[in-house]
Amino acid sequence: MLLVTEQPVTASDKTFIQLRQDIVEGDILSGSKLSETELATRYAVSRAIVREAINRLENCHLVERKPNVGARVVALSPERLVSLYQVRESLEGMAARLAATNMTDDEIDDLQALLNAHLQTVQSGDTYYQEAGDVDFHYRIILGSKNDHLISMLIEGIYHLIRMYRVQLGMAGPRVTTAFDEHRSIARAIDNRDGELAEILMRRHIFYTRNNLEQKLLEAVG
Amino acid sequence: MLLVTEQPVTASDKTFIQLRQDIVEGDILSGSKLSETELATRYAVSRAIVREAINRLENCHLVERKPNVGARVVALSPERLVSLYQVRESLEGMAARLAATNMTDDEIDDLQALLNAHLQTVQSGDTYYQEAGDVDFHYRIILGSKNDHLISMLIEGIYHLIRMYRVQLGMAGPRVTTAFDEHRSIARAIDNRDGELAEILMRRHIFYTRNNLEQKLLEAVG
DNA sequence: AATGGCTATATTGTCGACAATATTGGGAAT
DNA sequence: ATTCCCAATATTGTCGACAATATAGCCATT
Repeated sequence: MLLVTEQPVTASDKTFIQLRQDIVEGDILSGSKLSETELATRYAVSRAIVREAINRLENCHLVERKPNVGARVVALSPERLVSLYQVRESLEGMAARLAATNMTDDEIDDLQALLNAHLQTVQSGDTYYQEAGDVDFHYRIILGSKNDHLISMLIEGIYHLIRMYRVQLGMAGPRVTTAFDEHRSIARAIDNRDGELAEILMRRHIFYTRNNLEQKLLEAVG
Repeated sequence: MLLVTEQPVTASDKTFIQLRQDIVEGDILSGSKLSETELATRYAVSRAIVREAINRLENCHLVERKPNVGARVVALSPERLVSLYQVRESLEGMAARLAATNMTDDEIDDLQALLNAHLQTVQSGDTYYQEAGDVDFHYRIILGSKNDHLISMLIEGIYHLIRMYRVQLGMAGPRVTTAFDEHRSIARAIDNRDGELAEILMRRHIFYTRNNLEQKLLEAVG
């Protein structure tokens, strides 16, 4: 169940993906400065490569760059979380609606099978499930929309920033099983080809997730 | 009433903006290949600058790049138009809803004043009005949403691709005055702080615009 | 002691050259 | 005549060096 969609070919690709992972997973702290020379030595590539990677990360909203000054990893804040999740709610809600129309029967079967696999993982108590699993569920529905611009804006645009909030704030406790049930409901609506319901359920699901993360963020920062 | 929001500071900025304009306005044909060396001589900068500009254009969805092969200007097609406008409808509908809540009274007054100015232009028969005017109306509502991620995705993301369709397909005839009336209705809903209605009207407005462009595109290409 | 300006330093922006990869064209074999 | 392979060419990818800009620290002045 691996995501093999992005295959790095150039050195810039590899550095971009590596740097992105280091930021998302907190190896490079949120809010810290990104020195081009430092990263160049760290990843053993030239500064040009690092610059290109940073430019790409800017489009993912993972870093902010100021001309002649440099780039910083974005800071995680409640305001930004709300702003991000408002957009996410709108776009993924739309994706769910479109997926109910545009996914093939086979793709829907695969989606159900995926959820069955997730159920196993949830029951086994492996909390790490949420990390790749939830993402993968949303990932498939996004692709199922079959709308190229929507897919691009979500996957290449804000996907990893969303991951960054989840990974750094953690996602455990009762929310895991609740979220799983919500996924079930969404999949059922899609299976019934009920786009309207799928959109409503997806929006609601994302809204709940936002509240959960917002609370964790307020606890963490104060 | 000029948009002075983006101030180029580096050579890369200037080249990016210039190249973007040349693509949007059709000086560089849709679908054509972008040679780095050719553009470097054309704009009298180094290849590194051109590369950075092309990378940025990729995020605007104005060019598509293949590793080790090169970049091409995107092709305009009915399918892509539909895909783009589905996303636009969702995002700008949301922007209108948020603007009804988040714009200040002064900003709303300015918006009304802008429409009055547009009315003058429409009545004087200057069809070029639609170009900057319509854009500016939408631009203000997007900013009025006060949602940073939404603003970024629309203005830096798909704004210029939308412009490209409009500029290259032209926008004249009865649609101009109809669109103006629709703008009036949206502004009125925002003035009444009726976000729900503003969203519905904005979505409808964008849907009509899409149909208009789609028809022109089918006429043009066959 | 505080502030303002200047110099030294570090960092980013830009460039031209070289390396690696794709494309094109011609020649040979079937 | 067609197809396959190989060499020649052109284009993109990568690098290190230099230029321009911002930052930090020190000294002089008040």
